[in-house]
Amino acid sequence: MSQLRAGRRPVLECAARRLVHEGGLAEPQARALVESIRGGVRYRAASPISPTSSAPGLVWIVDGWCCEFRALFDGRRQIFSFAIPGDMVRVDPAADRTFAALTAVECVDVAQILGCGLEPERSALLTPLLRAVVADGERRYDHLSRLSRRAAISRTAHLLVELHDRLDDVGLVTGDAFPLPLTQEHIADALGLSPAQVNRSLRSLREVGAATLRFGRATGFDRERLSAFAAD
Amino acid sequence: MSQLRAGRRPVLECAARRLVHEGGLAEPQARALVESIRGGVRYRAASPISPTSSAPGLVWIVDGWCCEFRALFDGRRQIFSFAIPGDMVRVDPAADRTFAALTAVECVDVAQILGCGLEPERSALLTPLLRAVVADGERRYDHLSRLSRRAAISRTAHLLVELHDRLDDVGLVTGDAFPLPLTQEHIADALGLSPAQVNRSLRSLREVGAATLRFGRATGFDRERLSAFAAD
DNA sequence: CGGTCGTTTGAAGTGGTTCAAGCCTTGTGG
DNA sequence: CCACAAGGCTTGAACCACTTCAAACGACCG
Repeated sequence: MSQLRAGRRPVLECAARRLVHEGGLAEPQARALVESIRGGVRYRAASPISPTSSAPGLVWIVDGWCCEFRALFDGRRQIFSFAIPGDMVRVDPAADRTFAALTAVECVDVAQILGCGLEPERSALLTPLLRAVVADGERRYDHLSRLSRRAAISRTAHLLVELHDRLDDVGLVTGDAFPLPLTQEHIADALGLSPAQVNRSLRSLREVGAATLRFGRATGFDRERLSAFAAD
Repeated sequence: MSQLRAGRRPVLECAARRLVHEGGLAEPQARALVESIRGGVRYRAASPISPTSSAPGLVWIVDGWCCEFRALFDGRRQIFSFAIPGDMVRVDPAADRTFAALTAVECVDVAQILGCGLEPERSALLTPLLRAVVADGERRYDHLSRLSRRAAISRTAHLLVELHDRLDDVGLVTGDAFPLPLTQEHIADALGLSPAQVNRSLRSLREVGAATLRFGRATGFDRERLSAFAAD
């Protein structure tokens, strides 16, 4: 509880930062908009995220992390993407994919906000929305080339760099550290590796001082060094 | 030359079929529309496809096959998708991706057709266009789960089933056979496998009578049997 | 303070890669 | 019409990265 409250302040800045950077909104207005949509739908960790209707919808994740995955034949799953605080994602209940909360998640239905009609807020939302959808599509290509014909350590480093950069965009990187509430199994499911191999890759990266993942945080993050591993 | 002329008839039906099935156009009108856009841009095999402007554009492939890929560090490449006759694809020159012709290709800029303004044709194009873009996005997810944590033979079978079904949609499947102008290296680059392993997978599939790839055609195609391999 | 979940590590097995050689098919020029 | 070259297909043998399984450890939560 107190943890939730303590996390509130910077979290607000996450969603608001999108509006400022990509929507062209002034900071106080962005804050106000985000304040006004407070009290969106809440999900607890590990529960599936579904839109209000059965039609495809757009969800703005005000706080928390999600992952988008498909359950496979043998009980395994393929994680397609991770969503971080401030992200907007397309949720399609008809598709053979699921969004699930990795942490406690607070989100709102974008269609509802747009329907409310206040004009400056509408247009401030549309640009980030469009960018989010496009960037999301682009990341799918990156993820594809990440999975294919790359060594385990290269995949791991590449994913870490992507997450770092995205978190940096919304102000969640402080110095050489950032939150990373993923288990090694999540990373394994995203990268198509066994958890054991993810562990070994992370150990290698830790030993050369590229990054350390522990307790849901990345520390000692050396972007340049990681990029070198990712490039190979 | 005579080969091109001989291939003209069924090829026209490919593009027109899209308009009939997805655009709700009557057959003669669909034929007329496709006739009217004849003489689009032509590319020879192995040349890159680029839109007329430097902005992202939509290209309608009237005839021929393409692949969308990214060149990798070591000279290898990752193929993201194959485009078949009648497909509409988004081409973005700014993105780190290339469309290349696999065969001789004839295509038109969709924006130009839409700009011409004839209303019944406009709306007949818009629905297939929208569907193509959505379906294309969906296939990226399939491709992702195809690459990850699957045996070589499963990936191969899965790709063959996808191509079969798409070709069937545009009437290019005749009985248990269809054209497949891909080298084993193309398949390898798409599936993240070595050409040798693709060859072994294809041999296995051939030996059990699931499909035979030879001379740019698939024959003896047993969709059910292949799906069984793909599912695993 | 015990149970649960995540991490860490070793050892054995395996599926795929790599490399290299031979073959087949197709296209080209004499 | 044949000969040759080029590109793609096929296959074997050695190697290696990753998987699988199992066991121990550590952190967190009631």
